[in-house]
Amino acid sequence: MAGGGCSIVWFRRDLRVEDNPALLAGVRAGAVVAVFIWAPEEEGHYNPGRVSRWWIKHSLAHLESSLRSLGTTLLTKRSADSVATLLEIVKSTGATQLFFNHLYDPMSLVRDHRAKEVLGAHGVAVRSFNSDLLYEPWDVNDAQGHPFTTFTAFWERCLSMPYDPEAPLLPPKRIISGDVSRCPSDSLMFEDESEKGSNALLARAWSPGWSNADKALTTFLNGALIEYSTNRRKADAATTSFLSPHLHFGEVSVRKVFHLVRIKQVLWANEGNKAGVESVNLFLKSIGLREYSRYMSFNHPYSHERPLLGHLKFFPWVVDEGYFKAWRQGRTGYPLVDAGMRELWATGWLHDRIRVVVASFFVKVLQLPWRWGMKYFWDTLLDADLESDALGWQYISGTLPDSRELDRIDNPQFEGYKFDPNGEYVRRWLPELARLPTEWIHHPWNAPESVLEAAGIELGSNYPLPVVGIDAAKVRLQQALSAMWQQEAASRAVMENGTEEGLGESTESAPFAFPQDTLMEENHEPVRNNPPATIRRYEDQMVPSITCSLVRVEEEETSSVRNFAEEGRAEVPRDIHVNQEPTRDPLNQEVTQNRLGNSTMPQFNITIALGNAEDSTAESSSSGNGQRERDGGVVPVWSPPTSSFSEHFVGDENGIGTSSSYLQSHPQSHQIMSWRRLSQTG
DNA sequence: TGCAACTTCTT
DNA sequence: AGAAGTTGC
Repeated sequence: MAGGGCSIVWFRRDLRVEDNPALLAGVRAGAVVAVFIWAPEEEGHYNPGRVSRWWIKHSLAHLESSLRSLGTTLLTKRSADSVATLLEIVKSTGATQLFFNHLYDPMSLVRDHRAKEVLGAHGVAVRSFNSDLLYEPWDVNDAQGHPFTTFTAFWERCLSMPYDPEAPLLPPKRIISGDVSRCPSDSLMFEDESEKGSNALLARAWSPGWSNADKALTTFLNGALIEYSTNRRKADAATTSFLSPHLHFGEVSVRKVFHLVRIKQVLWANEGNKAGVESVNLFLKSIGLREYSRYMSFNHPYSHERPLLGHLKFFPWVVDEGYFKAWRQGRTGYPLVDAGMRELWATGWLHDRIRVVVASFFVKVLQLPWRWGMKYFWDTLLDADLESDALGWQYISGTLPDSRELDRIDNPQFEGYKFDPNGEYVRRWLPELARLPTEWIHHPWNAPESVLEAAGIELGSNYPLPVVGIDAAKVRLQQALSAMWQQEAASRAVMENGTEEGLGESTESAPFAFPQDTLMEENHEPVRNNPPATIRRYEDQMVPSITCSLVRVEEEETSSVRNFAEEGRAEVPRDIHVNQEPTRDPLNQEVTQNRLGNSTMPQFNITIALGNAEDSTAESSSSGNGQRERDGGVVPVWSPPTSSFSEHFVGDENGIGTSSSYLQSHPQSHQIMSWRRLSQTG
């Protein structure tokens, strides 16, 4: 009623009408212009991959029809600059207010902050809301008011907050449409011709859209949830929630999930169903990991690009695109790893356990830079989620205070018998091994010649020998770690002399570095919280303060990325698409192979019949139990900025109290980048 | 019940 | 690796 102009409701990753505070605020204020802006270039490296775009396309169509039935439409815009586009919409519709829901990835933090500044300067009232989390990151702190640095402590705090998460909001009954007659929609392209064939198969297994998300939730609540704790360890088990892509795009609100799950928990607790209660706790923990990924992203906005534990930047990653390709194609010679990678390639999906297996193999055995793996997950996963992926890869890579042990290698052979004891999973995805007896299915290289022959397997020919032996990997890992500590100590010595800024020199000594690391850091100079004295609507999003212009960041970023590539330095390979079928590019194999890796890469025989991606997808989706999934939202991974990173190495007392024995044996490494003074933590 | 061998899990 | 829980005698 204030002002009379209509409001813009800016949809992003909250593609639902239920429990959507921004939408409801718009409806309360009067006429609404609902907007979706497609600006993938804003995301830099992390613009959505093929399967993600497929999902968005269908989810938007779904949202649009819901909005129509409520009385309005969805305005869609193609843009290279969301904020500029918002401003245009303001001008052509006469809107006086803008509402949106919070996001926590670094790009969004910067962009949304700018939106508030720019539109505010044009007299638009901007308000933003929490619709993605149980609790806002800045509301969850330890007794001293500092952010937590371990998941367990964080999650315990969340579960014992003095107030419950907000109850879910009902959808509006009716929406009065703003006047968009002078503001035409752009038609958005989410797939090109070459992608349509592969995309068509996704529809057999998945139904994007908020009401389908709702159905998936109900199905899970009434079905698999109760056995979640007992079934979750099988690679094949279709006992996960299948909610993660829905949650990623905000088709269902995590608060609704939380409340409904807790109702079940109370019910089962009253019945004395111990397993049911335990299942709920485990499932909620996976929701908690999703929360934590946003928490980390907010507190450490660079965690998708750099390790949170400083010493890891000295780890000598093996920069070998041949290894990388073998991993992507599922041709490492380790059946469990290969089966997982081929499933990912074919379906955009992977059980949580298998994600951990393939990621751990990537980091510990191949010792490839974790950001490559993360980028590949980003490009190929249907539920690709930057915050979760960053948290997961950092966890696997040992770069968080509560990570897995850095120096322990998980043996895919043993994990194979653990997660796939009968070899069914391997046989489904590796047809060339289908006739191998279970006894050898997870370590064919040990099988007697006669057995291999009977199974029609010729190692090194139609199935590869291990690309790296586990023992060799262990040795190489130890060497890498000593090298890392040496470098770290050297860098520390230099810094203590105060002769150099830590950052410039450390980047130099890291064999794998991303150009935008330095740029982002220098340009954003984020400060953790707004001054507490500032009067701020309670629901407003806090952002790391951004002091430099985003435009400059973008320019420098892209140009420097280009230079980097031209120099042939290591960076995340771009343009990885799922629909490049593995057998198609052996021709390129030698070409793209990195100079370092030639001698160690076994020759792959190109004649192997993999069955193409489309066939395997079709097979899996039609075969009843072919669907597998990961739980609700849960690929773990990383975080946002608090201060300039060059500060993070000063001071010796800011060690993180830690539960990691690995860190305890290297106390000098306890500083976490960007957690300055954490007196005590778990 | 006592105790050791065995397993499962670690964000 | 180490803790915590489970099984088996």
